[in-house]
Amino acid sequence: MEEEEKNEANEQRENFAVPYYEISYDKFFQFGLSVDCVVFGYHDKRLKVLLIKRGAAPFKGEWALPGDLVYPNENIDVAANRTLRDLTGIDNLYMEQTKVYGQVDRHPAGRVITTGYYSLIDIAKHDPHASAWAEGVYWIDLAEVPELAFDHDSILQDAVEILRQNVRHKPVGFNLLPEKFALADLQELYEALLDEAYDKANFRKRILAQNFLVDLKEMQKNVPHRPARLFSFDIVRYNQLKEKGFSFS
Amino acid sequence: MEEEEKNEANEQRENFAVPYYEISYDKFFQFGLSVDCVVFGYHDKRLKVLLIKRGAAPFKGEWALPGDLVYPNENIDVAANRTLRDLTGIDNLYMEQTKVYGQVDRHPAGRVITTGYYSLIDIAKHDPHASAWAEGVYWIDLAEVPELAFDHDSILQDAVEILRQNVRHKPVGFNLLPEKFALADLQELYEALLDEAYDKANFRKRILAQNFLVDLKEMQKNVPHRPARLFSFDIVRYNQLKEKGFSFS
DNA sequence: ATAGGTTTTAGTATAAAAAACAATAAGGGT
DNA sequence: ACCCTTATTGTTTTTTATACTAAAACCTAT
Repeated sequence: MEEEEKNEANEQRENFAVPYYEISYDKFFQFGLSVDCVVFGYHDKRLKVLLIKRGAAPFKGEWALPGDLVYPNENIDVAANRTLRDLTGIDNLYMEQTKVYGQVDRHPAGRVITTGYYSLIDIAKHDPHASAWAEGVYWIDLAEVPELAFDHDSILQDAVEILRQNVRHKPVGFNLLPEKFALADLQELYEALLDEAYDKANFRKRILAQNFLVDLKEMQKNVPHRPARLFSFDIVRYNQLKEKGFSFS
Repeated sequence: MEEEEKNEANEQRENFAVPYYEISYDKFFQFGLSVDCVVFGYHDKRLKVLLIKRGAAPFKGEWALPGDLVYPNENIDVAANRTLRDLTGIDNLYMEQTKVYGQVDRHPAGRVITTGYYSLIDIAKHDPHASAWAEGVYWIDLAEVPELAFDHDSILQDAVEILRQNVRHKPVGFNLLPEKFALADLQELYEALLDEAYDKANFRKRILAQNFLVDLKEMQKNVPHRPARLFSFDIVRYNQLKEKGFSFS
């Protein structure tokens, strides 16, 4: 008796002419999936984050991270990329997953789990424009971020922590700084990110020792003091270090 | 005319007596969600990982990571915990998210996205037993892992990388080593994890300087050489360092 | 055209940390 | 009692990080 029941169950599992979820797993396919993007920018020695004012319910009119539902036939990183392309016009922006947020009650409209992404862009280079689901989109100083919709507060906070963690072990700046920059620019970025001050001469030595900068043999122009040498990133070495990691500070 | 249509759309979005997904977002709620766990163990100076032989289709009979579908009313980390409790009998095992895997075609039965978790346990302490969905469960030497079902190969690989990354910046060993251990044991663990050899005397100094070990004032017994001092982890300091991070190697 | 202000850049001296190595200690085994 | 093995402490050497000094290079104002 018991044996027969067991066999039946096994047979059912093996019978794959019909996908197994149609037999008994229907209820498991009711999740919604979204992506939420934390886009960091850097301007005027301040770290900024791209926020939208929601143009649709739920949380209409409130501040939130840009994000969108993933289509059933869409890869998740494609969805993240699409979300940011709609917002910034930039394709193939560098993005990295942060965490998954899967609390049952995190979305008022049903069971939606979301994946956080973070991204770094040069504010000067791109002017984001509101897209379908947003009333407006703004660069907000990280220190002045208001309360956000959903669980976006913690998504943002986690992203900030991960970014800060990364700064200490990987090169940073490629997407945040203009093509050509002086060492002082890079140092100011590091100081903004880590909220610490460094000795100028020693910062220079530490960074140059890592070898991910290319000396452009060019100088700043029209500065009221000795012009600084300009550098750009050696993208090969930069990505190497991103893999391998190092220790800064 | 156009204006009217727009208003209608807005009204519909605002009309929240009925959740908006019932109006138009049905198709977005068709995702399955699962968790997959990479459980590392340590025995005999080798790093091991817990694998199952699948007892149910798809991929029946093949090797895979232990994992399960998340219930619609279940928090995602609860699901990860449940999966491992079923397998190991241990509740509240330390677990950490690795990444989300959201490729459209990663699961043959439909759109299932999965979240990777990794976990560390002391093999000697627990004897895992096969649960409902597994024919068997085994500790496999990391160097001898066979090809895995689904995209579990990359889930495992990512977890290994994240673990190795973590070793360099956070204390490791609490869940992997027995209650009392000698410094040489900890060193062997580090060497197994990072596949590098360290000087004994200097390893000792580096680790003790971090202050996360408690000297138990006890010695090894019945070893055919000078007995080593036994230590345990100072869990408060250990967790502090896990937050703060440090730099090893 | 020259002196002063400002920041960059090279360099050097000092301190701290890491690595290499040597020596001694403490068990068991024979 | 002596040998073998590993633990532990200590010392030396090397490397790396930090603090500080001074010269260089541009602009501006006199």
